[in-house]
Amino acid sequence: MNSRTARLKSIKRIISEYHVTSQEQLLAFLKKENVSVTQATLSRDLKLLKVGKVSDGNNGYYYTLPRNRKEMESTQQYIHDIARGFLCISFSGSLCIMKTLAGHANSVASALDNLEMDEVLGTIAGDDTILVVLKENLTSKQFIASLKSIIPELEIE
Amino acid sequence: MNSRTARLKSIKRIISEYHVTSQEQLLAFLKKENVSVTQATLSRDLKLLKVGKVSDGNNGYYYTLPRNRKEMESTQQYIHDIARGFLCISFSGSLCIMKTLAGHANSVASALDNLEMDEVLGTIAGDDTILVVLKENLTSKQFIASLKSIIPELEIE
DNA sequence: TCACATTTTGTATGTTTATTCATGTTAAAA
DNA sequence: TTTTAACATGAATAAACATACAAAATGTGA
Repeated sequence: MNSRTARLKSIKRIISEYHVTSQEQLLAFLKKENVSVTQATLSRDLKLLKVGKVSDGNNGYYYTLPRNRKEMESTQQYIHDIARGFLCISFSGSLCIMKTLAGHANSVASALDNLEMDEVLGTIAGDDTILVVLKENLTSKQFIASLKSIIPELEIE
Repeated sequence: MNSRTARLKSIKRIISEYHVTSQEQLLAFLKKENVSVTQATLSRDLKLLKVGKVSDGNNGYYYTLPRNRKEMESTQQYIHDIARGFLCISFSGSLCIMKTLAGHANSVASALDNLEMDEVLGTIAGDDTILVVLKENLTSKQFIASLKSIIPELEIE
């Protein structure tokens, strides 16, 4: 194992074990384990590991590892499938109709299912049309906002 | 509604709707809605809203709202309950024994249940002792690391 | 209304994180 | 082996974000 790989491993462990709040602090932890790098490298490492920084619910922030890679990658895949097939969307109460490219309804609907959005109760797909049943009282605006936040490249309206 | 409250609302909406990657970008979004503030204020607003910054799974980072406040606060409560009662921990295979202050076993165990850690299959509490059944193949080290990452103030070993 | 406290904000500046650029290192190709 | 390309790193620096402090805005009790 080369030094970079070892360092990345250490970083993961340290981040999962402590509430690390800055790269400087992480640097200190690594130093204690005789790993010596500069802040610049840590910045690159954290990006590589896709480490995020979230609130401790109190007044500070700490680094977090992303949900595991598999899960992440498949999410990306679903998003891609939806963006690929999606054409337009319309609503009637809690029912939502999505039109897709011919033959894409199934892939889009199944991707939508797999995303397990709270807002979606279920889907039925034809060939180029999907019926999405939404949670009661959810407005079309809210659902569109959620979709957009997950799939920024979606062009709605 | 005063201007600050309105602004916070706008920020939440914008962040949930777009992949905002910097305060400068957020500033631009707000400007389009005729909300005029400085970066300094946004920094404070984001901290107030406990907004985090996470990987887009690709190569960038964007702001995210925290899980809803209720959930967050109750999590903090559980953590507090555990830290309050916890004394020490020991292991035998996938079984873990936690000793707590007299009478605290129940509150600690129920808090532990409520945290819904993947690692924990179930708990049984007496008066000052809890039996925690862990997922198979989980090492005591791993479990302790998880606990510490959730409850940094815990002093183990 | 005034006087006073509290909150919110901008400016200036400090701190933290990301990037550029030069250099070293490793791995593959010839 | 030498050459070349890709990658990894540190130093310096730029960009992004946070904060101290003063001023402005807002609230509160008389």
